Amino acid sequence: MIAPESNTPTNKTFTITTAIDYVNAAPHIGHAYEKIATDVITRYQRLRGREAYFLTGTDEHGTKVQKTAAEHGIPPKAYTDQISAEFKKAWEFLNLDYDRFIRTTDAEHYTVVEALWRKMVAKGDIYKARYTGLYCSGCENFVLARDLTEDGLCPHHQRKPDPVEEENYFFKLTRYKEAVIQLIQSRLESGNDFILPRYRAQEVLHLLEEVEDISVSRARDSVSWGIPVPDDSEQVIYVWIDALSNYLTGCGYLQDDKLFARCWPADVHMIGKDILRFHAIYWPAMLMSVELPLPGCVFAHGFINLNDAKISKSIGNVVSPLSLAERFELSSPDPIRYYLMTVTHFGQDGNFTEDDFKTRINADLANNLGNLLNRTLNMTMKYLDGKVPVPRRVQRPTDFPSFETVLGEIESAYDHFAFTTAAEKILHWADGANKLINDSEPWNLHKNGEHEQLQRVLYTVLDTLRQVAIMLSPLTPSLCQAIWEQLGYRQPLCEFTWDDILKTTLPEGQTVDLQGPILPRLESELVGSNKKK
RNA sequence: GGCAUAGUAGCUCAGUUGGCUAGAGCACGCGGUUCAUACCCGCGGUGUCGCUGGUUCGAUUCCAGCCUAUGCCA
Repeated sequence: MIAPESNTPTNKTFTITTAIDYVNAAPHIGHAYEKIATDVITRYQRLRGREAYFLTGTDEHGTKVQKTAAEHGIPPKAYTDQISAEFKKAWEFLNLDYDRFIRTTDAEHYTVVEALWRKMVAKGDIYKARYTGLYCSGCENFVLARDLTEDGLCPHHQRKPDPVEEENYFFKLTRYKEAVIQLIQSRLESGNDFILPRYRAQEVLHLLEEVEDISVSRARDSVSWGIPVPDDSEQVIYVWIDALSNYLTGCGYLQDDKLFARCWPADVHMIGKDILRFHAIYWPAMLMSVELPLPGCVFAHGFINLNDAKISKSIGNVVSPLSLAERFELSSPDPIRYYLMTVTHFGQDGNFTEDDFKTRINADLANNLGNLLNRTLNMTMKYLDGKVPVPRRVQRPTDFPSFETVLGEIESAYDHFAFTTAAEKILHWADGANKLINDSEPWNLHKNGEHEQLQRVLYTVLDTLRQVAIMLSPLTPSLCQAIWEQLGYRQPLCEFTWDDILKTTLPEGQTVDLQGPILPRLESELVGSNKKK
């Protein structure tokens, strides 16, 4: 995977956005996956001392919402209020530290969309044309005759599309085709990729060859739930302009000039691989049309499957973050965060299974890290009266990797959104402390009165835990805060920075605060039955 | 149908420009330890590297075709 080289001066706020979720369904772990990744990146940037702006939200217009609301017998806005609130609640549980939650039904978004529309019109990029086609109400889109089944049915919904003749407004996408190709290619050549992961750029360049102007409005008769086309009450603005422009509204465009100057352009648009086309082609073209700066990159991540099946309502395997937490009696979202971010190398598809979830969380977080903290603090209590000893480290074998080297690798992993690699290296570093304990046997040092060596060993392990808590905190903030408190800190972990990893040490004499396991092992009937045999 | 990505140990996944006896974690087996969340440490085996061909002194790594999964084109 190629790094999104920072293409903006570092005094600019680091801005990262997520896709805005369509409120047709409740949030599930697939939605959560992308948001957690964005949160991890945001937290990492802040830890590195950079100001960051994290934008997320919900997409609320369109036929499906209109219909679903009608089925519930309530107005669309009342319906989207409900679902949108569910998303917020889920994100709150997941500890997502976003700065703005935008809804496409926000009043200021209407202002922005109307203004963008008028700018495009003034630029000569919007024109009206008659469109005839076959419309599939399941797809909510026009389908081509050649794509239908032999019986003339939509292959996705097995239903007959309706012939529709409509006057719509079109956006002159073709006018920006060459510029977008140029953008993608020149960025590829310079190594400052616009599309990540890099291999996806090929896909987009291929799509661009056959690009046509896009329809950007719908007749009000067919879709009433949306933003009206300025000066034409018979037409409603269709999803592209409505949804994509949330990034501008969310960054304060036309409302908060200072915020906008600081936050725009976005450094990263985090999206799923399914909507890459819109972000990599339509979006830059629209920005070119309204003459606004282009974003740093678009990162298209893969999908999370559930027990090898894709998450879908029809399969019925939708799992919400909250229900998962309930099932495993989680007191914090960190196991979910950690597992989702390390289940696969970020960018590719991953597979979530409950068995694997339990195993990995127990192995990595409970056994390896949690138990390390617990055993170390216990010894500190018993042998050192609970006080952090003199900062003197144990001499490690020469073949033991230097921490500076390891730290550099971890930074690089975070910089490249390689969360799996980052976690692996951090946990491995913690593992080294477990090994040090086993090898040096502090209980024997204590028995034999080798006090100085005992202090060295325990200090080394305690300070390793301090380092690990900082390094792992973007992934598992609550868990790391718990470690931090047990190490005896009163000042919260979030007030420390990445630089503190090397520049500071655990204060001598600080009293540790042993409170028992930071994360109980996840148990279940399945695990129990395995144990029996 | 077209474009793209993936298919490596029982499971989840690494393998940066083709080259020493293909790796990690988990699971499993044996040994050690007792400070600790039945935890930690050490040792151990397994792979037709999706299939079939091709290029090459040599391919998991390159090329072609095919199969399967996924995304887009829809």
